[in-house]
Order: sequence, then structure tokens, then C-alpha cells
Amino acid sequence: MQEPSAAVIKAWGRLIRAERTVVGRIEAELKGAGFPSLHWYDVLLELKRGPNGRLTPRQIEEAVLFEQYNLSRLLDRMEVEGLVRRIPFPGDKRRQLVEITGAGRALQERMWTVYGAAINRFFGERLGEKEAGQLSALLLKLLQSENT
Amino acid sequence: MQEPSAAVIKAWGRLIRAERTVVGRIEAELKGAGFPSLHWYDVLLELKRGPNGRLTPRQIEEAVLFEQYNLSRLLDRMEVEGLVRRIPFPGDKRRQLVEITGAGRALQERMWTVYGAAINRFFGERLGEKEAGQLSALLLKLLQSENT
DNA sequence: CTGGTTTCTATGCAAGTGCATATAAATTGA
DNA sequence: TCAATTTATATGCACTTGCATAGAAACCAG
Repeated sequence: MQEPSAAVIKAWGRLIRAERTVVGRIEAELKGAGFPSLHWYDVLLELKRGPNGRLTPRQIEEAVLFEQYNLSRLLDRMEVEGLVRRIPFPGDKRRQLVEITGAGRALQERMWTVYGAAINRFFGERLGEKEAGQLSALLLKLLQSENT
Repeated sequence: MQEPSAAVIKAWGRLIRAERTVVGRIEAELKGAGFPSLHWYDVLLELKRGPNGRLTPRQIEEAVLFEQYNLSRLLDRMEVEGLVRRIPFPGDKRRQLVEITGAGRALQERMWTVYGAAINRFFGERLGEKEAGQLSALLLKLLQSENT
């Protein structure tokens, strides 16, 4: 086996820990304000950005890196809450379009006031513009698709 | 609300995405090799490092950032598999010591051959030593404890 | 066309997680 | 010393996630 170097192991550990820590803090803020989890927010935001506030489940999955079955049930719950609506996909009866509702847009906006502030507090304030840019660049390298 | 800057939002998004992506890839490797999840590994590794391969649940929690109730049940499962053993804590009957077994040590080592290789493949190979160091330094800033 | 394959979404069941709370022991403070 | 509080771990119950697979429509090869 090719042992990872100490520097690599350390960075890997920190990535896990930092993500867990910051996500934990931010989720706690959202919950404290009576809002649902980041997953809900992610879906709402993606939909809002989509054409006419609509995307297929597949597109959402890809955008937010959810499992298919997982998203399917998340959409169930969001639909029950009136945040999204499933409508037929023209020309392909297998697919569907998920459309954000007015209530969904409103929730996304209200959540953002808390979420954005939390990002600042737990993330932005600790980095500064230049460092944020460096971090983005480094993390991007991890996202490159596999090319065995 | 203090809007986070574009650079901060981007870095935040990448942190989530990179973590999810790399963890996903590595978990898939482990599962493919017939091993349990990273959580199990984390606990085994912490225990192995502890004095005589022993730690209290509290210490493990703090090390791996698990919820108390969550760890309690994870230890149940690991104990059933013979990977750890719960023993009394001398002088305090509330506490306990969790001790890694021979089977636990063996599993940790076998997992490392797959895990270490995966860290290299999905993480180390994409960064290089210097960048790994930079990434560590940046992520450390996110881990500082809250100081309102 | 048509039978086999692929794509898209949903779902039964098992496993894991979160929340609230229980249980028990130690500590604190009057 | 002993009642109240705090600390450490476990657990009932609901909710969420993972796994495997179903069901249905579209696509593809001959």
C-alpha cells in the first residue's frame, strides 16, 4: 500500500472535522430559529435557480449530491409542506418536474437571513477574502471527476 | 443581515461538496472491500491510540464528534462484533472504559490498507505536500472554538 | 415493429439517527 | 449529611437513510 504522507492525512482529517463542525454549528442555528435542515434549503435554492423554478429530480440530485431514493422521499415531505409541487414532464412520462411554490420561495428567503448570517459567523469571519479564494481553489481539486 | 461575500459563499459550497464527494468515494471503496463505515474505523483508531487501547465514551465522542446516544449504540454494535469491550471505570461507576480487542485492532489494520490507499487516490494525489499543508492551515481556522 | 435494455421514480424493509428522557452515580452546597 | 444538581450512559419512539427492487416508460438493435 502507498501510505499517505503525514501532511495528507492531517489535511484529510481536518477536512472531515471542519466540515462536521461548521455544518453542525450552522444546522444548530437553523434549528434554533425553527427552520428545517440544510437539505431542504439546498433543494429550494436549486429549484429557485432553475428555469421557472423547475428542475427534474435527477437535476436536483446531481446539484446537491443526494441519493435518488433519498431525494424522492425528501420531496414527498416538502410537497406535504406545500414547498414544492410535482408536475408532469412534457414528452416523457417517466420524468417529472419539481416546481418551487410561493411558500417554498418565501421559506428559502427567510432561511437565508439566518443561514447567510451563520455562514458569515462560523465561516466567513474566520477566513477573509483571499483565504476564501485559496480554500476554494484547493477544494476544487478534490472535486475533479475520477480519471483512473 | 450581513451578506456573505461571493468568495465566502463559494468556498463554503465547495467545502460541503468536496467533503461529501470524497467521503462518498472513500466509503464506497470500504464497502466494496466488505468493510464497515468510516465511523467504525474512527472509533477503532481512537481506541488504539488511547492508553492500553482504552478510552471512555466521552473521550471518543470528543475525538470523533459523535453524539452521545449515537456513540452508545455504535459501541453496542461493535461490541456484538467483538471489536470492543466495555469494562468498568475504576473509582466511578457512572463511567466505563471501552477497550479495543485483538479483533478490533486487526480490523483497523486491514481497513487501513484500503482506507489509506483511498485517501491517497481521492485526496493525496490531487494535492501534493505543499497544498495539503495550505489546506490544513485554512481548515484549522474553521475549527477554532467559538468566541462570540 | 418487438423483445431486451436502460432510464426514471417510488417503496418495503432493515438499519441508523435525533430527541427526549430514564437510570444511576457522583458532586455540590447549605 | 442529605437534598438538589450535575455528569455519564442507555433507551423508547419517531423520523431518516440505505439497500434492494419494483413499476413504468423510453430507447435501441435487429
